[in-house]
Amino acid sequence: MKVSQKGLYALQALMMLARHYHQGAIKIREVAYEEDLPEKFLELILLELKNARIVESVRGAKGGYQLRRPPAEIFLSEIIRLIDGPLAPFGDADSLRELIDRDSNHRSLYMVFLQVRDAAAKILDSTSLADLLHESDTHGSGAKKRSRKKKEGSVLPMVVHGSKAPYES
Amino acid sequence: MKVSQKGLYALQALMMLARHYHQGAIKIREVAYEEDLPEKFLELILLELKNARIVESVRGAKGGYQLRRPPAEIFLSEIIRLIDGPLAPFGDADSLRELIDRDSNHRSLYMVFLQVRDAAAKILDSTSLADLLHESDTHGSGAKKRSRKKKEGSVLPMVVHGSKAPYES
DNA sequence: ATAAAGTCTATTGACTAAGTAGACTTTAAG
DNA sequence: CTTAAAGTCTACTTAGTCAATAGACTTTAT
Repeated sequence: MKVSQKGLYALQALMMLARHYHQGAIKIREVAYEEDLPEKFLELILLELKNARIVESVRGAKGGYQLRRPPAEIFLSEIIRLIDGPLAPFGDADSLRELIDRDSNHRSLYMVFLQVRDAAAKILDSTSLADLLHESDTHGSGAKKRSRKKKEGSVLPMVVHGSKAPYES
Repeated sequence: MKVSQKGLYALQALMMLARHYHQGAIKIREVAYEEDLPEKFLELILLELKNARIVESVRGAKGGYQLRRPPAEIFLSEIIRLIDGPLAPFGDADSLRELIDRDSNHRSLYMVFLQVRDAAAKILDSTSLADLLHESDTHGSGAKKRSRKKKEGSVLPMVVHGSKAPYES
């Protein structure tokens, strides 16, 4: 699974709209300015998000975009699937299950791919825009413990930064 | 993280060489035939694997390729990183850690990306070619339980097929 | 009416993916 | 020492994708 530049822009734009969730329609230009995104490109992205019913638009003067659902009900998996496709590292979950059933010589390889996709799905299906906001509007200095009520399902608070993964990249 | 067609070919070719680990150099043509891979393309892939010191070649008549290390010491993460780049869904682990430190507005988003990459790394760093072989040379009919000695670190035996992930893809 | 906004279609330039082609080098065997 | 069989290396191609940009069109508040 790869998140493209476009996918990142989409996530940033949605986080911005989530921050301003109470404030009615936000102009493309404001989103682009606040998140430093190319305006014309952002336009296409928001259109796509609109067609997917994640945001809605108000046309004409005083128009703009807003989320169609509360930030706590918009999950990263949904956005990433929309913009960048399946979460699986190869093909998609269905085709992998097909291959696991049919291609006996490479079954175990495809099973590993499916495991990887399931691990990604578990994280991305349980992280919402709201989860991201609650973590990140504390700007800069890393307070080690915040007494934030731990939301059910969010996996974010468990992150320990200095984890030192085995290899790199 | 995305595994390309080329990455899949590389993994298939290496699995084939792992299956024939005892038998000296195997010709490109034989690998291509047995795994049904495009011969000329496979040539380039094997060359790349050779430069990365994963396989070695024997030139001239009677030449071919063989693994440089036992199958149990070649991990999927190594191959995938070589052919398809970093495991992270965006950028690589280092750049993500940089962003987590520097970009306070999107910190939590990058932390999620890093979590996804860590989850993938955990699986792919602990699955070797040998693990794949032990699972898959049982051709066809799905024997539910095999009394295979469970190798330390391999995550494969824990896979339950009918797991029904939340969404698709 | 007009200006400010979103909508839609097309185009671009750079890059990558997935091969293919062909000349070159090395080696075993006769 | 010639030859055939193998790997090596460089170049090319063809199609597609990515990250935009351009510009005409439509809708709406004032």
